Amino acid sequence: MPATSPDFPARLRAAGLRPTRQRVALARLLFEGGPRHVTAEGLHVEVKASRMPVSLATVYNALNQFRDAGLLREVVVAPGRSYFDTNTGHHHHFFIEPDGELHDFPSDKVTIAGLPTPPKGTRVARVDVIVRVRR
Amino acid sequence: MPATSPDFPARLRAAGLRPTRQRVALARLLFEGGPRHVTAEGLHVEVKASRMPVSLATVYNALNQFRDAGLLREVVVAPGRSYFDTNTGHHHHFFIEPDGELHDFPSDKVTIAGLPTPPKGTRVARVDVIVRVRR
DNA sequence: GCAGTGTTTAGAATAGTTCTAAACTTCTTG
DNA sequence: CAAGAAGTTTAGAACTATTCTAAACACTGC
Repeated sequence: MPATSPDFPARLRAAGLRPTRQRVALARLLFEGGPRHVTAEGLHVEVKASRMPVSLATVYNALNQFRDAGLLREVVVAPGRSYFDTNTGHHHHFFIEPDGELHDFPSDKVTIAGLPTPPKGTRVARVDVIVRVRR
Repeated sequence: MPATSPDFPARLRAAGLRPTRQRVALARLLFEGGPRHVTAEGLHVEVKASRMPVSLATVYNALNQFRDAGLLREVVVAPGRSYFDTNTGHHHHFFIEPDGELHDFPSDKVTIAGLPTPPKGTRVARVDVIVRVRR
């Protein structure tokens, strides 16, 4: 039983987005089932194979809109490789360098102490921790 | 007085790179003076204006080689924006979101506790902390 | 159902980076 | 210090990831 309602049209509407068929199809792929990390290309391949194909431009648009609406979080791990993470809660990442795999880990056990105060006139938006590992 | 010798040909040779005029010119821009963060484009603009212009392809080649040789460290903060950092010691970054500015901060005061053990068969290569701040 | 506005689409455009192959340096050896 | 071998540079083409364009289409409110 998912923590959040599987009524995707309602969830999109709540986020201020019209529940078009394309967005609903993408939301289903993204949020049905466990948390995931996707790239635009990867999601496009998936949705192309589905009953409701969606153009690549729309996949990009939707991912950007979902991120802006707080439904997704963008994680940049390598140049020219942007992942979207359906887990928007506080957590950090393992990045497995050779294969480009990304794994979440919860941040509740992790404490970061001794961070300097941010530059004048700025406030902290987020702290990203990426643990890069190799085989 | 720089901590490391300003004899760039020697430093390049020590890193296993032929000290060509182009690489020496780039090394001078990068390592003479304080630590810096550059993008390929930015460094290309700089070196084009110098006495020893260098093509963009060579700037890319040199940055990649310098990074592979451990002379530079690559920092990925935003999709399609790769910075090279002349500071290769242990430290982390502030990223000022609106203007894309990057600032170092030393890691000696920072402690990260409670990191989970890495996935089986892997070892930690590096832990990156990026503190994203907004105005 | 019918506007009216927002969305989707294919394809072109753009940005950043890497590739190619010919010309040119640098290094080694005699 | 000349000659050859090997590594490097270059302009431009190619490539990858992403965004833009403008015409067709679909969701919403009346």
